[in-house]
Amino acid sequence: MTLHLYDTATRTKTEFRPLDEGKASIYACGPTVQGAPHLGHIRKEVNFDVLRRWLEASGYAVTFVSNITDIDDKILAKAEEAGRPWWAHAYLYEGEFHAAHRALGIKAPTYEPRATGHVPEMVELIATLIERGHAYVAGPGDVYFDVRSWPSYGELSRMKVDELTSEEEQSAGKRDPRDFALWKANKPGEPASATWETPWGRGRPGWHLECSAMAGKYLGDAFDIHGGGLDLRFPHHENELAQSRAAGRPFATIWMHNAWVTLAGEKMSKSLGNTADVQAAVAQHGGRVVRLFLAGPHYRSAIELSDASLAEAAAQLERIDSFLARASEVVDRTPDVGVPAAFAAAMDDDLGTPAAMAVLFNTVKEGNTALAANDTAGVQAASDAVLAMLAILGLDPAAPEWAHTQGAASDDLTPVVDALVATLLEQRAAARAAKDWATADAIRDSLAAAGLTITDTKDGARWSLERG
RNA sequence: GGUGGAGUGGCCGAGAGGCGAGGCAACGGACUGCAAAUCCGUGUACACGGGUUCAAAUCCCGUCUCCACCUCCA
Repeated sequence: MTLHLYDTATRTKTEFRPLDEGKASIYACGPTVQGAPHLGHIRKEVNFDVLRRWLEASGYAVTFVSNITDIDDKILAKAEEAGRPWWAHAYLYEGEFHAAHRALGIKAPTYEPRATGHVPEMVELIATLIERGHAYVAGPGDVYFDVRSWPSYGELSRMKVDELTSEEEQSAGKRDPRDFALWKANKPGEPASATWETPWGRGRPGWHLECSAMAGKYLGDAFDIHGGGLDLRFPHHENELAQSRAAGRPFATIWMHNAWVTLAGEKMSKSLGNTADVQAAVAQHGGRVVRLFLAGPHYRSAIELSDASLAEAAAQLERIDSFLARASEVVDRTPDVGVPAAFAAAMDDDLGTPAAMAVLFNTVKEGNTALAANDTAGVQAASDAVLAMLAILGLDPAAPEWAHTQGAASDDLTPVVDALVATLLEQRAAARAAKDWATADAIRDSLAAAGLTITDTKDGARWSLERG
């Protein structure tokens, strides 16, 4: 079976056929850095990070581009409110997004272009569109895309131009209310530093235009996959598609869109104010738990955020990790082991992470059984397979992206706790040998009170830190 | 109004004509001094009403409810 992905444009699962054999090019719309990232933003990063990892594991050389929109109306407004220059505001939140990415083990993109660094590419694209009769200058610094000049407008979202609710769009000079800005003149009171000179006057880029220009620069006129959140499908991606094709660029072959994170059944969004902070969730549950929460469900299904759903992700990871911990006492990891065929088949079917997770859990069960039977070969196979599958999901605890979280708490202090607890465990062992259960249980209770779980095994007692 | 998505057992969450994904919880059993962990077993689930079919959670028609996009949104 080959990789099939659900294409939003055709609404079918289509076989992934890269433009260049052995290569995969992806453009995933990145954040507008106007405020702190929430879990919804990060879900997109996690979902496309898993796609990237799966493509890489499948042998593709992946070029992954994700932009930073660092100039836009909201950034100007929020920066004004915060009393700092717009560029400082943008850079501050760009940093927060990057911190959130690190906290969830997301690989850095191959290229991460900022909109402000690509004005020449945008000007070039606008010039082409004007030349071809698909854009017009409405006033000094104002350039619009002419929706009516592009008959296939609406092909991605299947919105019919005439059906669009066109309320009171009172921008002067627009030929049609549905026309969208390619370039926007700066308004009175807005900082001059947020404008760039163009043949049509000073101004700043329209949001949709940026992505087309940057995708074109880093991936060429045609590339394999364009992704983003479902809410970008219209108008953002529709407009990107229209202006790119109208400029003579074939643009993306497949369009992929991830669904929401919901809170009490509603989409998490800044405008509703029901956002969940990424770092808070990470601080409470750990980055790998949050990542599993976001990566486990299918990317096209909504995920409901709640204490219960995060706790469940924590329980799942606990089950996996406790197997790995016990297995690591018996076997060492075999490098470069592949993933089970059933897991691969699940991932090839439009990134079927739920089915893939089922394979993972079945493997954990096999591993536990092998452990109980002292079947070292079985433990080895299961452990290797589990680690390989975790690597695809970005959850391999030994991977470098998790080094920063693994460190201090567990690794460095382990010998210390070991030494401290050893005496108590010896006393308890003696009490147990004497069948003095009261004393043995008292010691265990006192350790439990300190946050340590004691487990008796045939090789003696073990301790582990309670989680969460 | 236009365009989509969804309603699955106690909970979460897949699947998409026939064989009950997986996780959590619960109950019974094995192991254990007792636990924990682990393993084995236990569920007659698919919003509602019709229909098609040998067979429907899955297809068709209708109904209800929820969510999203159509304005900035991952």
